[in-house]
Amino acid sequence: MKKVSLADVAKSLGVSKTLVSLVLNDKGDEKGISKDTQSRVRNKVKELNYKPNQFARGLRVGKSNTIGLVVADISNSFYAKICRSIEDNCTANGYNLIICSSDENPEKESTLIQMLIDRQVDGLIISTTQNNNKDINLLKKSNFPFVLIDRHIPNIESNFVIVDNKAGAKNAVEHLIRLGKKRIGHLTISPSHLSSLKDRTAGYKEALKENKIKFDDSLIREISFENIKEDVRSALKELMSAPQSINSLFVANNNIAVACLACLKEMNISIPQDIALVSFDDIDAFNLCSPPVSAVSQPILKMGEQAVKILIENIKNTKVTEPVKVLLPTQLEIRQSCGSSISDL
Amino acid sequence: MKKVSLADVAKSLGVSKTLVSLVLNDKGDEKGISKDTQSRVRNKVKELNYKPNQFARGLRVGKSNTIGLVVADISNSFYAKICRSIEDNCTANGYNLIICSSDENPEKESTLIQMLIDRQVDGLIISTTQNNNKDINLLKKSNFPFVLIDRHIPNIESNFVIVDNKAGAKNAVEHLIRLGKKRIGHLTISPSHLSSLKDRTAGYKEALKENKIKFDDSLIREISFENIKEDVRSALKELMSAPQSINSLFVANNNIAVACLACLKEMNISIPQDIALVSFDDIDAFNLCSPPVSAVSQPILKMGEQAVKILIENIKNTKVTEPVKVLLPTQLEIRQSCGSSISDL
DNA sequence: ACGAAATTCTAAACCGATTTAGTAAATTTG
DNA sequence: CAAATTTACTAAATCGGTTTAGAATTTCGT
Repeated sequence: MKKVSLADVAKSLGVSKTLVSLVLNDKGDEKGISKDTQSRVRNKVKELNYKPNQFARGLRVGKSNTIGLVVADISNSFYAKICRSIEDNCTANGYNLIICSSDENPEKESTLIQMLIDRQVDGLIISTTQNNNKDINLLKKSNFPFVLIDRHIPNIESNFVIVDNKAGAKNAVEHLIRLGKKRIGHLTISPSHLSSLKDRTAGYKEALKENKIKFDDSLIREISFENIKEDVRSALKELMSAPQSINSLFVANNNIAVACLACLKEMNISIPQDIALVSFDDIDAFNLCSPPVSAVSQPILKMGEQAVKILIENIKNTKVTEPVKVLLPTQLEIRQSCGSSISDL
Repeated sequence: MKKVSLADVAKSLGVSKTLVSLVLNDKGDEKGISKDTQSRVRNKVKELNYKPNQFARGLRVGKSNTIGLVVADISNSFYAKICRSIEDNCTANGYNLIICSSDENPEKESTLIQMLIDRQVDGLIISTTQNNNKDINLLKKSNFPFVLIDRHIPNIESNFVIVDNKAGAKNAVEHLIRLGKKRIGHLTISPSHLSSLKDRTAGYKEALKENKIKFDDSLIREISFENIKEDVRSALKELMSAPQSINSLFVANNNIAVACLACLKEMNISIPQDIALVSFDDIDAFNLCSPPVSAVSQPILKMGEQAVKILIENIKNTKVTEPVKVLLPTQLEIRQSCGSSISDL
C-alpha cells in the first residue's frame, strides 16, 4: 500500500533515478535517452501508477504550482464568480488555487498574504483593501509575482486588471439623466479609499458636470461596510425627505443595492415610480427583482482570464518586466428600475 | 535577499539545526532544551524573520496542512457560502484550502480528486456527483481522510454532513397543503440519483401520502442541469395547461427556482395568485424578489464547521474509526410566494 | 568519591525528487 | 588505427527540514 517512489520505478527497470526523472520531465530527447528506453520508462510509470511527490519536487525546484487568491469575501456573488473564473484558468494551466477572504480587513489581508507566501505559493492575485500599501509595496520590492484585480493602487506601479469604473459609473448616471432625472443621490461604501469606489464617484460627478447639473455634496452618502443595512436605511430616510428630495439613485456596489431594495420595500417607496435605481455590479438577483434592476456589469470571465495569464507569465519570466495594466470596459444592463427605457434601445 | 534557512538560524546562534527545530516545534521542554536557550532561539528566529520551508517540512513529515474541497460550482450562491464556512474553519485550524468545481460532471470530479491527492492534500471534503461511487470507494479502501458534504452515498459507510432533506421537503410541501393546495407540481433536477434530490422527492411524496392527496406521477418533472432554462419553460407550460393544471410548485433547488421565476414572469403567471412557489435552498435573492420566495434554508455555517471538524479529527487520528454521520435540520423560511401565511405564524 | 541518572545538546540519516558532473562504449574522423 | 566525438546512461550532491541515536557534562545518591 506504500507510495511508489522514483527509486522504485528506477530499480524495477534496472536504470538510474536520473534517467527516469529526465524522461518524465520531457528532457529525454535533449539528454539523448533512446526512444526505446523512454517508452519503457513511461510504461512502467503507468504500470506502477507512480505519482511524483510534490514536496520533494517543490523542495528541489522551488515551485509549488499553486497560486494564492485574496478577495474580500468569497461568498459574495461578485467575488464567487471572479474566483470561479480564476479557478478555471488556473486549472487549465496546471496551477492549483488557494482562496482566502479578507473581509475588507487590511490586517487580515496582510496576514493572509504572509501566510500564502509562507505556504510557498508561486504568485498572488489580490483584490486589495489596503490603505497603507505596506504589503503591496513589500511584494513589489521583493519582486514577488502578483496581480491586483478589481482594485489597483494608483501610486504603485504594478500589474493590475480592473474595469473602467469611472466610465461605467458615468454611463449609468447619464442613463438616469437621459430619463429626465436631476436630483440624483449617490451611495458609496467605506473603506472608500479603494480605487474602484473613488473612480465610481468620480464618474458620477463627471456625468453631472457634463450635463450641467449642479453638484450637491449632500446627495452623496458613505455607507459603512460593517453596518450596511442600518446606514442605508438612515441615508435613504434623509435623502428622501430633504426639502428637495432625490428622485433617483446611483449606488456603488451590489451590497448597497441589495440593502436599498430591502429598505425601499420596507419604506413603501416604489421603484421606479418614486425613485429610479441603478447599481454598479450586476448580480443574478437583479434580474429576479421586481422591477429588475439596471446595473453596470463587469466582464468577470475576462478579468479572471487576464489576471491568471499575466500572473503566470510573471512567474515563468523571472526577469523584471514592465507592469501589465489592463482596463476593461463595463456594460450597462438596462432593465426596468429606472423607468421607461425604450428610448435607450 | 536569499531566504533564511534553519541552518542559518542555527549557525548564527552556534547551535545545531536539531535544537532549533525542536524548539520551533514546541518539543523544547520535552527534549530538555533549557528555557534560556529556547528563548534565544525564538528571538533569533524573529530577528532573522525565518519561515520554515513547507516543502522540506512536508517531505519529511508527509503532511501539507492543506485540505481539498470539491463542489459542483463555487460561483453558485449555496456552494459559495459553504466554501466560505469551510474556509473560515480551515483557517482557524491552521489548514489551507484548495477549492475545485466539478460542474456536476463525474469524470471531472474524478480527475479533481486524483489531482488533489497527487498534490498531497491531507484530506478531502466532497460534494459528490458520482453515480458509480468508484472514487469514493477507492478513498475509503485506501483509508484516505474524507468527508462527504451536502450529499452522501447510502450504500457506502463514510463520514458525511448533510441536512435532513426528506423532512425539509416534507415540511415545505405540507406548508402548501396547509394553505389549501392540492395540485402540487414538483420540479427536480438531473443527475437525480444524488441522495439529496432523491430525499427531497421522497419528502414530497410522503407529505402527499400523509395528507391523503392522490399522487400523480405526471406532476413530477426532471430538469436537466445543462439546460435548466429551456427544460423549466417546457415543464411549466405543460404543467400549467394540463386538464387539471397545478396551482402550486415545490422545486428541488435554487437553480430551478430562479429559472421558474424568470419563466413565470415571461409567461405572465403571477405568484402566488396563479401559482404558489416554495423552493429548497434559501438564497439571498429570494428575499429581494416580488413576492419574496418561501424556501427551505440549510444551516450552512454549521455544515462547514462540522465537516472540517470531522475531517481534521480523521487526519490526526490515523487509526480507523467509525464513520461520523451528521444529519442537520433545515428550516422553512415562510415569505409571500405561497399566499397568505399569517395562519402559519 | 564513584557510578548512575539527569540534563543539555549534536552528528548524521532521512524524506524523494532534480541536477551537476562525469563515465563507458560505440561511432566517426583524419 | 588511434584520437575525437557522439550516444546513452549514472553516481552523488542538493534542496531544507525532522528524527534517531547517542555524546558530553553536570548532578545525585550512598
